[in-house]
Amino acid sequence: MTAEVKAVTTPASPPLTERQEARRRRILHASAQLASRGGFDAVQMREVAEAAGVALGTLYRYFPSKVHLLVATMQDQLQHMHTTLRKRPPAGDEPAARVAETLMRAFRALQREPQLADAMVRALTFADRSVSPEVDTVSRLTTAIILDAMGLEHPPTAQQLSAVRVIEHTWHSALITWLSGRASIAQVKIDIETVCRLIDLTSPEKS
Amino acid sequence: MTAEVKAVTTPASPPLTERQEARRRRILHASAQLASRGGFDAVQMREVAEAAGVALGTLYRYFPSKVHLLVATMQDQLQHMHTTLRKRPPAGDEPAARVAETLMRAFRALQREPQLADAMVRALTFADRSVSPEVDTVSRLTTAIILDAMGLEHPPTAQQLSAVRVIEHTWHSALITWLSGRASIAQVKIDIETVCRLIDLTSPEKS
DNA sequence: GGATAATGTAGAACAAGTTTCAGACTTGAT
DNA sequence: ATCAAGTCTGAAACTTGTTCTACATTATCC
Repeated sequence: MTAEVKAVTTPASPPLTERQEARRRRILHASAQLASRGGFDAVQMREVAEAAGVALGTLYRYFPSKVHLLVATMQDQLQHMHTTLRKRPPAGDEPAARVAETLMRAFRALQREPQLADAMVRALTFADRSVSPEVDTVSRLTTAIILDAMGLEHPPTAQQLSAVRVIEHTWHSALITWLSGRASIAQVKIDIETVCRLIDLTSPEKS
Repeated sequence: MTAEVKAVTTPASPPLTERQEARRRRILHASAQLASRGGFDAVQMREVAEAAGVALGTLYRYFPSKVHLLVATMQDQLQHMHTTLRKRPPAGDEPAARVAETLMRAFRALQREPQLADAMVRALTFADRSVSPEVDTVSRLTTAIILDAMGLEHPPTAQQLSAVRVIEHTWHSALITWLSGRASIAQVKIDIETVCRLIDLTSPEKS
C-alpha cells in the first residue's frame, strides 16, 4: 500500500536474559509512572529504583543516567504511539494534511499525560553527546512516523527528507514552548500546520 | 529604510544602584567566561560566585537558578549579536535569502564559542515554567533579528509571523542537534535554508 | 556439580544546585 | 547623624544525581 519503513529498534547489543528483560521493563514502567505524576523532577533515581524493586547500582547499570532513562522511556512510548497511529492512518488527501493530522493526533495523546511529555521532551533536548545514539533512535522513530503519514508511493527525495527534518525540529521545539507554558495548544497547531506546507513545496509536480 | 522594530529589553522591575549593576555585570561576565571554557557543566554556581567576587547567596538573589543565569547570559549575548548584525545587513534579494544569511552568520558566531553556545542553548530548552518570562525575552529578541533580516516594507502579516515562529523552532532545534553532535554544520545549513523557503511561500504575491 | 566471571544488593560517600541563617554593611528618609 | 529596611557575606545544611565498595546471587563453562 505505501512505502515500506524498516523497523526502527535498538540494536540490542548483548541479549538479555528473561529476568533482565523483566527488570528493564519494571524500570521503564516505574519511570513512566513517576513521570506521569510530576514530570521531569519527579523522576528521582532512588524512587525509580525502589518502585522497580531494584538496587540503585543496578538501575545505573541498565541506564547510565537519568537522561538515558528518560530517553529510553520516550523510545518506548513512541513505539507504542507508532503502532497505534498505524492502525488508523490519517485521512487527508495531501501528504501535508496527513502529516499535520498525524502530528496533531500525537499531540493530543501527549496532552493526556502532559507531565510524562514534559519529562521525556526535556530529557531529549537536554541530552548531551553521551546520549546521542539513544536520541538518534528517537529521531529515527519520529522520522518513520512522519514518512508513514506522508504515505509516499516512492522513496522520499532528498528535498522531502529535508522537509521532514524541519518538521521534526518544529515539532520538538513547539512541544517545548507548549510544555513550558509559552505557547497555547492552538499556537502549536498553527505551527505544525505552517511547517507542513513545506511538504507541498517539495512534492514532485502534480499537474 | 525598513520596518521599525521596537527595542526588546528587560522590563527592569526595580532600578538597580550602580554597584548592583556592576555586580550583575560581573556575574554575567563570569558566567560567560566559565561557559566558554567547559559549557553547561562548567558553569558551577560556586565558581561563578567566586569569579564574580560575590557571595553565593547574592548570586542567587540576582539569578534564582543556574538556568535563569544562563538564559540571562544568552539575552546578553543576543543583544550584542543583534547590534553586530545590524551593522552589516544581509545582501540577498529575497527575504528568505536574507534571513538564511543572517542566521548562518549568527551560526558562525556561535561556532567560534561552541561551549558557550552549548551552555546557553541547553539552558534555554531545559528551562521550565519558572523561567518563562526570561525565555520569552530571548524569543522576542530572536524574532526581532529575523524580522530585521527580512527587511519588510510593511508590518508582517499573520502568515509571515507564523513562518518566523517556525524558523525559530527550527533554529533552536537544529542548534541542539549540532551541539550534541548529531548533525553536521552542513546539515544545519541545509535545515535553515529549507525552512527559510517558508518565507517565500508566505510573501504577498509579487508578479 | 563446582569454579569463576558477571550481575545484583545495600548502603555509604561524593558532587553540585539550592536553601538557610546569623551577623555585617549600605542606603534612604528623617 | 541616626535609625530602619534592605542587601551582602560566609558558612553550613539539605537535596538529588552519580560513584564506589564490600558482599551475595546468578549464569556460564568445563
